[in-house]
Amino acid sequence: MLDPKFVVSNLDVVKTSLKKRGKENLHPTVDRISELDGSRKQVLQAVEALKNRKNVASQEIAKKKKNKEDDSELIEEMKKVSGQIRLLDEKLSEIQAKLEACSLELPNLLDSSVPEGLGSNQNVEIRKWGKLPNFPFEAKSHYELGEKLGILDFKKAGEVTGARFVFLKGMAARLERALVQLMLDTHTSSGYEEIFPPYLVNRSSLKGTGHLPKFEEDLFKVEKFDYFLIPTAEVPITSYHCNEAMDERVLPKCYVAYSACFRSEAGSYGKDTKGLKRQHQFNKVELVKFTKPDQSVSELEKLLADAEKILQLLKLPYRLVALCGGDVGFSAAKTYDLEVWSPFAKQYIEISSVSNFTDFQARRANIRYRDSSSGKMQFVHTLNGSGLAVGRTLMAIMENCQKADGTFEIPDVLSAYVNK
RNA sequence: GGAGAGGUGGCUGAGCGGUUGAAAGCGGCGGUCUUGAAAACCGUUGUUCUCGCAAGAGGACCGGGGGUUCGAAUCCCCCCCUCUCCGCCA
Repeated sequence: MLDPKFVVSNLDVVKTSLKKRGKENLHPTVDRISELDGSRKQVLQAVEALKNRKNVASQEIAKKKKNKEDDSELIEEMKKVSGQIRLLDEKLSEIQAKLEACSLELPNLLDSSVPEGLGSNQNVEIRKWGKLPNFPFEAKSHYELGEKLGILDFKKAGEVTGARFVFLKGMAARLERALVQLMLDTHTSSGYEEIFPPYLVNRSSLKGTGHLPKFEEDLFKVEKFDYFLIPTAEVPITSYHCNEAMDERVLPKCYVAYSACFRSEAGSYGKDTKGLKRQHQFNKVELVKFTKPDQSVSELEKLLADAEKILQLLKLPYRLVALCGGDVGFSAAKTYDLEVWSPFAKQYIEISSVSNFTDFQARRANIRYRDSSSGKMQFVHTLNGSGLAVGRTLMAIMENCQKADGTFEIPDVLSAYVNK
């Protein structure tokens, strides 16, 4: 959520940012917020004046009762005042509900460094790392390799559950586990605290991170309870500090969490239907940071470097892109994607998304700290990034390290884990 | 799932329906004392909204939401969470 005060006094700034996202259709919402805020203040002032009258009179009544004086006239007056207050309060909460609904519609303000552009084809490549493999044979897909080796079973998962699920078997299962271990070990030694979250969260947590109310159709909802399967560990980890005043001295606070992630992938039917790329359930190691506002820009770069480190350890070729305005997610102010090379698809595929959410999530989730220099409560900044998506990492290893005979090599750093 | 108890400021913990934003203690901050520190003593110590250039004035907030009342932290109802006992269970 944006600071409502900021929105009302910076309508143009907000609209310009929306335009950069290609969301001019939200311009009327901005105007509506300004309008609603105006009437909110009007009603508020009226009701506060009445409440003041009520408070003053209540004390008078108390005094009169004590002195056994006649207070019937005052009480009659107060009955009327109370009625008026009730009416105005109702009106006020109606306005506030509308105001909140509008505010929740607006995405975060984009950072000025975000490149112009509306589609992913306009994302800006910043750099490339690693050498693309040059096979003396036609590169196979990871799913063809995996199915032939008997370590990926999509067919059975389809029978047991449904489309976009998989059984990992033997070496694939072992590698998946080894990757999780490697990632957790690497990040914890870089100063991240390991944390393991619940896989089900309530509505309010998802609202805090910006996944609700707008993106409910992307989530798996549990029947009978108002709980959802987490689409990423970002949700429970960010919400871990909700409604808290964090100690300034612990900032920046960095967490690393392994979790399974669940996404309905609504709207992606027919896209990436094969293989590990787009599953309803996948494993991910997520990095989450809570920082002071003036730290978030530099912490974003560090977070990015921490995610890249895993790709480098695994010697997987990748590139770094800065998402353009139209491609940056709802809650983020700025996002980098790390894309790993797929020799079969002959293209780079997203394996990590690293974002600065500034105070957008913190305001929704109410995560603050007391700033010692100003003495004031301030919203923290939140950041997160995948470090990395495990399934896609496995996929990249199989494809980039494949051999002519349909097997693949295991990167050196992983051998130790696999052979434990 | 059954039966109880409870949710109050950074923490512990009081609080007859009427100057209670809330006692007290701890902690924090400032000061006195001290070579320095500790102890002791004194003072201070919530968030947020509205109006205002400011000084300041006012509103809201005692888990969340409703209700009763002229007036609710205090009474009633619903929900959430925590704890204890029983049952069940990996």
